Amino acid sequence: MDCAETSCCGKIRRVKKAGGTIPDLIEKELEKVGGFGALAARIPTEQDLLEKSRIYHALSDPLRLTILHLLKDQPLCVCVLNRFLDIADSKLSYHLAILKESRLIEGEYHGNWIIYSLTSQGKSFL
Amino acid sequence: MDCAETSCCGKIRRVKKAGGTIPDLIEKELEKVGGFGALAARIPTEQDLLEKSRIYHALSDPLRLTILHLLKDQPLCVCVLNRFLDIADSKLSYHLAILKESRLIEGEYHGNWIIYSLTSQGKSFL
DNA sequence: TAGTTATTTCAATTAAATTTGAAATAGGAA
DNA sequence: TTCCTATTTCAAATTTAATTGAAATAACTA
Repeated sequence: MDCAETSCCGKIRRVKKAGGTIPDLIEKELEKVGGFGALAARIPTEQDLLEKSRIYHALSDPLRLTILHLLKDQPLCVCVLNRFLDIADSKLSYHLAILKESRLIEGEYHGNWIIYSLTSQGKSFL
Repeated sequence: MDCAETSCCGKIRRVKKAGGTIPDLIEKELEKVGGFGALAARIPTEQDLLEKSRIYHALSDPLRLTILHLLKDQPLCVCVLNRFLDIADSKLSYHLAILKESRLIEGEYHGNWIIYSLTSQGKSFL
């Protein structure tokens, strides 16, 4: 960068930049790792960010985390989950749907029941 | 369990239980891993669940994930983050606060600027 | 077929998170 | 001190997520 004033001893000085000022210390560290361009290149794609934030959102609720822990070692029907959670059926169903949509669990009918289990992705988060 | 009707060949049959029925298949798998008691013991404490869901909530937004990626290899001032994100100052500040409260990043004044960096916890999530 | 149980879906409500713009604060420079 | 810049804080408006209870669906049994 051509407009940086050098400063000794790591003391912070101002450096004029288009659109504002940047502390000298940061300017230097930034150059070391390849400058603004390299920084920009580290940002994942929009799709990637959306997919990851979706998974983290699914994990961001105590009830949903509890469900994942209950499914850790074996699949379970909704009816068994229900005994541990003591919430309305529709509420449980809502949370199961969120976990399913983000592909942390999957469910399959067996006779009258739907039996949920962790996906490999789900396992990787526990 | 004393009220389970055995069923051959993995075919699903009903089993009467207090509070409803449980498919035979699940009943068996449950016993293998130690029954209801063992399952209950796998649920983390409430505090643990709250702390984890808080961290996942912080991670559950594309903008906040972008910030973490930008901080991956070096600390940055708010002013540099701002150039990448093109959002209102107060909005950036709000998201930084969420990351800070969940201890994924930390900030420190250096002269006029606040310089944010990943905490070790923050690093462990990238 | 009709009846029963397990689970989901729907629409309405409530609650929580995010955005916005204005005002406040922190720190340094003149 | 006064001014300037960087950043945060606040309250109001908006958006999104979660809860609720009733009704619908899926799969079985008699």
